[in-house]
Formats: sequence, structure tokens, C-alpha cells
Amino acid sequence: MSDPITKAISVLREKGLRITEQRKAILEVLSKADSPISAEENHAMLVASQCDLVTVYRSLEQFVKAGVVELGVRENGTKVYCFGHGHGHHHHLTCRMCGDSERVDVCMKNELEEIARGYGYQEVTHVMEVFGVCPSCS
Amino acid sequence: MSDPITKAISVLREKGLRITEQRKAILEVLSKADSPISAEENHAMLVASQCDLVTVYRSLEQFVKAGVVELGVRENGTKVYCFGHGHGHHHHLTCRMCGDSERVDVCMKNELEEIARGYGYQEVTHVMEVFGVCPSCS
DNA sequence: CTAGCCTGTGCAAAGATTTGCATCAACAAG
DNA sequence: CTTGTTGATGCAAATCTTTGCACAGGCTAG
Repeated sequence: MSDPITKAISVLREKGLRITEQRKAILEVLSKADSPISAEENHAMLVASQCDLVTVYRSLEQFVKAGVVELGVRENGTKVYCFGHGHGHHHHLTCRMCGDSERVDVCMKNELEEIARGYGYQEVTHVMEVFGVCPSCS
Repeated sequence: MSDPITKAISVLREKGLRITEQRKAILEVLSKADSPISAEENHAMLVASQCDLVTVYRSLEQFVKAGVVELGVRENGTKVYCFGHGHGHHHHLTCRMCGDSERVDVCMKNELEEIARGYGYQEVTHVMEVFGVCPSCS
């Protein structure tokens, strides 16, 4: 049960999503990546590209909605995905040269929600990504 | 000189960028918008679509690099642009229903740079967007 | 185990954004 | 004002992502 994939699958089941070979393969790829990856990269890493690229896009979107996968953005706007690894919401510090990334646990969630409430906004969410040049690339 | 367009133009000149009719038109549209807008929206608002959509994409990108325009992201990943209005770096609280947005002057710039430096990262930048449902839409 | 419902998948096509390349024109120098 | 350099533009095409639709297959109830 400590296996992140097994865990993700049970969460998906709870949410009423179906477990298919394609989705298992996509999760498999995600668990092997050590940095957040895009839908295309995920598809390329599937053994023998066993499923359609469109399915990867759609599945990742579902995983994010279900809360088992975290969504991020590259500096150029590309969406990237990674496992939450139990920490849930978090952010990344990504190298704009090599794409490597570090987990950043700082977050202004609370401050932001307070400010938003000040403007009368409800259901507040946010996206944040940090970019730089890592030691190896500078 | 208090005119944001005139100001933007002089900055662009300083940076060695050329001032064309197309770019002036794009800045004009940007100055009229009261919320950040996408490249496509900007193009649609150009009188008689006087320039190619591709040019709008490229020009906005240049404006961001030159620092006269701020880049944001919608919740679905679309890039949006707005004038910095002299406040320079800032963020937005955007309604996910109607697209209206408020300027948010809170920013963790300093904390983030410190953290990034802790990992040995240089040239740190970040993107942050806050989303919610505004009073009129809820 | 079987049947049926309804989600998930693949294909095709639309839509959004980026890139390559030849031509055009802004700007600096003379 | 004229000219040359070099960045900017438009068109076409490639790339990335989303959407529509018919069919296949996961899961629940019997």
C-alpha cells in the first residue's frame, strides 16, 4: 500500500474512475519520472506507445481532478504532471536549461485565500512555478 | 510621457526593438483592455485585424522580454498579457467564470529567491496566478 | 458468470501556438 | 535624402492540445 501507484489506483476507484491498462501504464511512467513531465513526454515513455496520445492528455487531466497527480507549468506554458507523493499541494523550482526540478514546500495558500476573500472571491485556487538556472547548468 | 503607450515605446526603443505600426496597434489594444487578454483576443480587437495573428504572438513575447508587458496564465494554460502600469511585477486574482481580474500586490519574490539560492539556482523568476469565483458570478 | 450501463479509448478533425523562410521596412550612418 | 544592415512581418507548415463521435471494455447488479 506504500506503493504510490497502488495508492493512486485505490483513490481513483473511490472517485468512481475506472482502472484500465492505459491508465496503469500512464501512472507507471509518472512514477518512474524524477521530475514533472508533460503529456507528450509521458506518451513517449510508454513502452511501445501502447495507447493514444489523446488518452494520455485526458487521463492526466482526470488524475489531477481526482487529486492523485499535481499539475505544474513550464516557463513556456507547457503543462507538466507529477505524483503528489502524499505531500499534496506543493510547487517546483525548475531549471530552465535542463528541466530538472526541486520540490518547494513554501506556499502562500492561506494569505492568498484571505486576500481573495477580501475581494469577495470564492473557491480560490492558485498556480505557481519558480524558474532558474541550476548549479550544473550555470 | 504619462501615457503608458508612449512610455512603453521609449522603453522598447532603448532595448533596441523597432517600432512598427503593428506593434503600436497591439499596444493600443492592450492599453484599452481592463483585464489581461490573450494573443488571440488582442488580434481580434485590432481594428480590421491589420496584422497577422503570428505577429501578435511574437510581439507580445518581445514586449514581455523587454519588461513593458506582464505575462500571466489562465487556469486552462492560455497565456495572457497586460501593461505593467508602472507597478512592474504583480499578480492577478481572476474570476474563472467571467474572466474579470483584480490586481494583487502580494508577492513572495524575496522568499522564493532565497530558497532558490539555497539550492544553488541563479536568475530566478516565477509565475503565479490566483483563481476564484467573483461576487457577481457566485 | 452474465448482462447491461456508462465511462474510457481511438481516430479524425478542429483549434491554438510555434517555427522556417523569403521579403519588407525601421533605423543608423553617411 | 539615400543606402545598407538587420530585425519584423506574413505566409505556409509543423507542432501541441482539445473536442466530437462511435465503439470497446470496466464494473456493478443480478
